[in-house]
Amino acid sequence: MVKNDKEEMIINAALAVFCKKGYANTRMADIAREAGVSYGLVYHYFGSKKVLFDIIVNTWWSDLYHVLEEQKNSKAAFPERLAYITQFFLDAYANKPNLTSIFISEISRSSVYHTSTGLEKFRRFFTLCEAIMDEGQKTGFLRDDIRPHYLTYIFLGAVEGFISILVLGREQLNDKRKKRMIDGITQVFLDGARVR
Amino acid sequence: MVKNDKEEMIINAALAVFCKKGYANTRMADIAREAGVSYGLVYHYFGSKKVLFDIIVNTWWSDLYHVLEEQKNSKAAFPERLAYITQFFLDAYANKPNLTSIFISEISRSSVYHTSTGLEKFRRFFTLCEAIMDEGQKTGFLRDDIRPHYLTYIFLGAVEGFISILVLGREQLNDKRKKRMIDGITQVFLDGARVR
Amino acid sequence: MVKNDKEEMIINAALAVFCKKGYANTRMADIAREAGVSYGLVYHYFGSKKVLFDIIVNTWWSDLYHVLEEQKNSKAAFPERLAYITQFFLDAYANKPNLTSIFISEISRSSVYHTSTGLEKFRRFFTLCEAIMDEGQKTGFLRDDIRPHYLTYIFLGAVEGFISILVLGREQLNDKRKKRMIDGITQVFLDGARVR
Amino acid sequence: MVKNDKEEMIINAALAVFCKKGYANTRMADIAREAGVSYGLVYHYFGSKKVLFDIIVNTWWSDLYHVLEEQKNSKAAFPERLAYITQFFLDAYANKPNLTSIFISEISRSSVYHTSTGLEKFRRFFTLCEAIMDEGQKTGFLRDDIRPHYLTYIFLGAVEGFISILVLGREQLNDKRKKRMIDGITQVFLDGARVR
DNA sequence: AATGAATGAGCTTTCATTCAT
DNA sequence: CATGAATGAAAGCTCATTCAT
Repeated sequence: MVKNDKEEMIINAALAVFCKKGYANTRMADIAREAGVSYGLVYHYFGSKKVLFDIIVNTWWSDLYHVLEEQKNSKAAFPERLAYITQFFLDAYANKPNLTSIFISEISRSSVYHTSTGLEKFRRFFTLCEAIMDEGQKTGFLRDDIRPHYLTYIFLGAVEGFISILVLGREQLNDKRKKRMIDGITQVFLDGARVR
Repeated sequence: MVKNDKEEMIINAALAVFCKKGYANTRMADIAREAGVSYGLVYHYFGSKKVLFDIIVNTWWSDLYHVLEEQKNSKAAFPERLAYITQFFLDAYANKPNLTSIFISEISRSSVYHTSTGLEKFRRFFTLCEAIMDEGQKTGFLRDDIRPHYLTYIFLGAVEGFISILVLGREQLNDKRKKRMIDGITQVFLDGARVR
Repeated sequence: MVKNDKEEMIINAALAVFCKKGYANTRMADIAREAGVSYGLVYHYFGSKKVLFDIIVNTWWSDLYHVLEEQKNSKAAFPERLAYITQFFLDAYANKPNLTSIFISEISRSSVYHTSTGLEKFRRFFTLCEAIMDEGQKTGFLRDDIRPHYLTYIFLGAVEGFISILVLGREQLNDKRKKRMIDGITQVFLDGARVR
Repeated sequence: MVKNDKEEMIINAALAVFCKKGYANTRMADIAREAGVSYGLVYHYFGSKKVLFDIIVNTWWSDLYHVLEEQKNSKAAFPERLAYITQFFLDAYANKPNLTSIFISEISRSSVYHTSTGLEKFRRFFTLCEAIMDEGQKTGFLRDDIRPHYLTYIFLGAVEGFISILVLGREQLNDKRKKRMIDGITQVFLDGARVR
């Protein structure tokens, strides 16, 4: 996992350019220029535009899986587990805004990305979340008149939709805002937006 | 607004191809072939790939604005208004699956699309929704410890996330399922997923 | 088989450039310039450099097969049949020097061309010749203390080697020289170079 | 002429790769990998791909010239001298199959575009052979109704064509087969394939 | 209105070669 | 001697767009 200087510079440059222009409009020359290296070096290390992009994409997925696996096996109370998943996305946005932006704009919705392997990544992601929702219902914490399937989509949709707005507005996050957002999302999901 | 035969065939072909391949991977030749016309004719009527795409995109936005304006001025009870917005997306998916799919995968998240004009469309969309949420808080229906801003993003994110799953799975909708989905989304948003 | 103007101009240009520079050193831009058409038109008609080359190659093979099949079924005396095969190559050189040159320098010996399909072309060619030699032995015309296999290679090698010299020297052929060459090759093959 | 270990390994690797892929499709990296050295070292010793190839080519030519000079000045009977030339090629194929294959597929015919120096090599080769044929005619051994020029091309063409088949089929040679081939070629060239 | 031949800028990719270590 | 990271010119190919018919 340790990369040499140039390799890392190229990855970071690629993150910036993919984020700014999107995959289709990114030129390998842009990445090379942004990284301050020659044209050929990008190919020397990464072989092709697709490979470079996939490496970036896989970084995202492996981070995400790591967090979800952790929460799946967590003994924490249910609301904390949801909060933790939400926090993952907000932290990702705070720490790796480019990567998060690429996820939002290039991975999560791209019809192009939805090859069989791409779909597989998603399935694994949804399945992990659904398992958590399922457990929430089985332990009597979540209402069971709505399919766990649907609950998952509502929750993940809300989180992802929320993040996408942050990305769109290039908004800055501090810890206070982050906390307020996490609370807002989990509270609305668990207790609703209606006044009691 | 009345189009002649060929013009409409091209629009429909474009919808199908953009939906299947995404904007960047769509060739003008694909659209012409799908429409059964020469590709000179596509240029004759639409001038460029971008114009053709924008026409499609504008169809989406104008449909959406129409519904939202209607609900903004509606005298209906608040939950019904949310349900109606949700229903718009589900109806769009049922009646114009290609267009909805293009919205999900090419418009709503595409960093490329987010030029100043593209952003403007979104702002108008969010602002309309936010006005509804704002009214919900002011009339004491919605809790006011969460910013209307956030409520909007959570609600729209949930709806859009939900639809994107339908698109991804190319799921069929009948009226019963549609109703269950609308109820699920609005109930979770309003009353939460937690057992009382 | 009827080609339009530009298509034929491109084929002829390709023949000239492949002949002059060889496949590997031919640039598609060279062909386009030689044909006096734009870059893209070569691709419009032929799709790729390889396809363009293969079309040319196939012209050669189909001409050759045509002649050999004819001679295989011929009732002519054996020497005439050999002379006819020899004549094919000399006529090819006289009428289509570029094509013949490409055969000599790019097809007949190219390790690159010898893929399974390329090899197949050769096998068919050799097999047809061998059948003629075989018949020559069976009818008592040719000595049978040398395998028909070997006779074929010696004969074809001599013919091909001879042609390759013509190509190398860009020599001009008139009917008189052509006849002398045909006689020389067939006489040496049949009666030997030794004084009796 | 004495080479160190690595130098020789590189030459052998180059022989193998040029033989397998042809000059144009050979990558310096392929040669380095095959030799088990870095590709900087290939440049350290040989300077360029062209130089490396030329060294290999020159090995071939100098071996060949050596044999031909020997036979030119030989006092042996004419048939033995032809047999010896034929044997040179068959021995070369048996002992250095890669080098022979490179001659057949990369040197002997691609010289069409190969510079004046490449053509020069051939001229010298043909001239040497022609001198032998010329002497054969002058001493009354060979018929003189065919130009020595033509006789040379027929003989060399037959030999080279024969070898090229061996290369194509990657055929194994033992001493018995070798002798049968030499006899076949020289006998047909001298006495013809026709039954007397 | 309708066609599709024709264009060429622009892209990804390759690979011989250089050079700092 | 030996390495392999680094370079960039040059090639094949794509495809939106134009335009004569």
